Amino acid sequence: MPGSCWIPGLAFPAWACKAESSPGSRQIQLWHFILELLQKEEFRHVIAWQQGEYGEFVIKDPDEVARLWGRRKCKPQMNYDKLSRALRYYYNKRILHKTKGKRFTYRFNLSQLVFVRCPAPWDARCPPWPAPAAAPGLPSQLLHNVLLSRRALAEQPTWHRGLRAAPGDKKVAATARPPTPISPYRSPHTQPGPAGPPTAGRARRPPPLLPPGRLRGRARPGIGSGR
DNA sequence: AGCGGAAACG
DNA sequence: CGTTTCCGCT
Repeated sequence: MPGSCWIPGLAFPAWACKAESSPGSRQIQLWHFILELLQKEEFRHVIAWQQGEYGEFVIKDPDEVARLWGRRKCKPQMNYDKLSRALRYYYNKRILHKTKGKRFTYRFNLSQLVFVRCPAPWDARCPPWPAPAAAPGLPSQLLHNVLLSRRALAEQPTWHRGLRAAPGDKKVAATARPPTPISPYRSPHTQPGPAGPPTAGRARRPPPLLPPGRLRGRARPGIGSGR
């Protein structure tokens, strides 16, 4: 897939598809691994995409997934309890979400993965942006690309770091996460949505990297003055 | 089942 | 840093 690697309806510029694996030595990350399993059919009985939702998957055999993960990481003592803790750490990082009510069901935050920094060559030929309807059943290729875009994700240290608490600061930011407006177009029925303006957040969303047609309805009012 | 603090680890 | 380990709470 050299050259272009995007799917009709989804914008996946080639630049987001470069960083193959890790630069040599970096260890595998859990979400990376999960995506990997999700991609292979031989693990269909163990973990699989959940039809209907975008990026939603079910761990059909938690013990097995844990075992697999433990094997990869050389942690024979791994189990679902521990693995799920690691998964939970992804909530704040906005990589993953729990699908409430559905057992062993999580959801990748595709919007963040997709909406990575958008350099320059955005021209008119690039239609708006991937509407959720444009992702029918989540083709595995899509996820593959998403996987490769991890580098682009990592290229946002600025705002990401802004979420963290200062060294001396007692872990306030780590816990009290701001409203967290995740995807601009989440399924209405899936997310309760923060009704009121809860605790004032001082989080900054990734800068306006969206192409001409802006999707974001509203920018956050000047909340936190920032660090 | 699921959550999240806390400490430890490489 | 990204977990791993452990655990009390719901």
